[in-house]
Amino acid sequence: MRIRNIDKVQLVKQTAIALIVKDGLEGFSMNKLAKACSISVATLYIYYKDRDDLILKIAHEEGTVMAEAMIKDFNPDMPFEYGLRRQWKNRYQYMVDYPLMNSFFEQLRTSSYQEEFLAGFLTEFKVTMGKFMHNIINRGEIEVMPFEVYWSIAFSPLYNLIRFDNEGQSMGGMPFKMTDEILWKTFDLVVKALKK
Amino acid sequence: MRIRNIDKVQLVKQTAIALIVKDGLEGFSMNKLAKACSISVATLYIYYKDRDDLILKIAHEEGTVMAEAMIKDFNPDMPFEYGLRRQWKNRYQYMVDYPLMNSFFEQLRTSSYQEEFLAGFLTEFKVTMGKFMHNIINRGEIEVMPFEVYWSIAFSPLYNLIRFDNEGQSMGGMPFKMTDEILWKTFDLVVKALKK
DNA sequence: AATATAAATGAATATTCATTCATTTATATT
DNA sequence: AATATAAATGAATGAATATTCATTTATATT
Repeated sequence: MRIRNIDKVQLVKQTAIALIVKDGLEGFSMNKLAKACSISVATLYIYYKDRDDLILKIAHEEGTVMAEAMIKDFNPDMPFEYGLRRQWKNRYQYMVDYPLMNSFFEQLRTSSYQEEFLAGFLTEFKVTMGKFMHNIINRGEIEVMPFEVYWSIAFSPLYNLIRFDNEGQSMGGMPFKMTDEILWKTFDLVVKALKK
Repeated sequence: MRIRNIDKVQLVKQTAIALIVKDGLEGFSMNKLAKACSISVATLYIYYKDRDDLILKIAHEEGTVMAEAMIKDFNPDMPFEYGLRRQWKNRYQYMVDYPLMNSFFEQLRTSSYQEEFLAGFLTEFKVTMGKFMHNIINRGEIEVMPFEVYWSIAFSPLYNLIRFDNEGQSMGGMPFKMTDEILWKTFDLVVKALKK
């Protein structure tokens, strides 16, 4: 029997991500994707059941890659500053390695796929994050606070810088470019906010 | 001559916002909008040149309302903590008064309209924000830092809490609900991060 | 009351959309 | 080499899309 062309499958996946990042989910269609890959649209329906399946399978696969990258060399028993620094390093590295994925995930997060997307691969990841926060609260390294407040202080500045960097321009005049120095300067401010 | 029905124009605007928030830009169409308003789709083309015009005009109008709400009782010569507190209060109040708009703007920000949307009404607003930051740096109230870092620390935690609140659920088990206490507790942490 | 004019409409258009299907093609197994 | 089988395709489907247009309707002005 004929064997499935793995390169073609990969091409479909990468092209889908690129198109969704460029035009948004609203500008994305199966016919456009097939044309961009120079294959028949019917082939897409061999790989995926339908449009939703395509988007969610890709999101799930890439989400798993991301979640694993996030917790590399991290464990929830680490001391506060050390552990948080490790997570920042991982997120930053992921942004450098997969520059499209932050926009891609943001597209999904602000779409009707939101629920299925978040419910999927994030569960285990969230458990690890929650464990870490409880440990550092129990050890008295940071104040008691709701998880949402912790997350908003500990990570949203980082995600915001990554977004500014992706957009290449920002509030000020010159285009913003992320650097190691800026990253770790921001990290120090975040630690200052959270540390008792 | 016949006069334009202002109520109908308002109905179109509010319904468009509600539909976009509910289904996303990808699920939004002119025919659906007309049906939801119980008017002819051709009427939409009397009010707006085309679909893009409709979306961008609504975004621009509502963006102006938001930008004004943000700088109410604020001026860039205020002391750091006092001025930032005022901005937080304004943003929180806006979220309470217009609960749909944060999701609406996020839809636009993550779409192909991003550029035209950001370029529009934000210019004056950004100038005021930049002035405030420069003042508090010049007075030595906060460290020297790029505008993007300042913004990421000063506001992204707030926006994140608002988003968690909108989504009604979050990383933890129970649905997250924003309260005054949580808001100002988070604010204190942000001030701690920025204050010299 | 008659008129002029823009608002509002219903029905149509061409285009794009997701999806299907009969057919052809490549290859692993016999 | 022949066969079986899934991969891959081109062309088609009907539904939904944005937009247009000839016509009707309401009202401000005469």
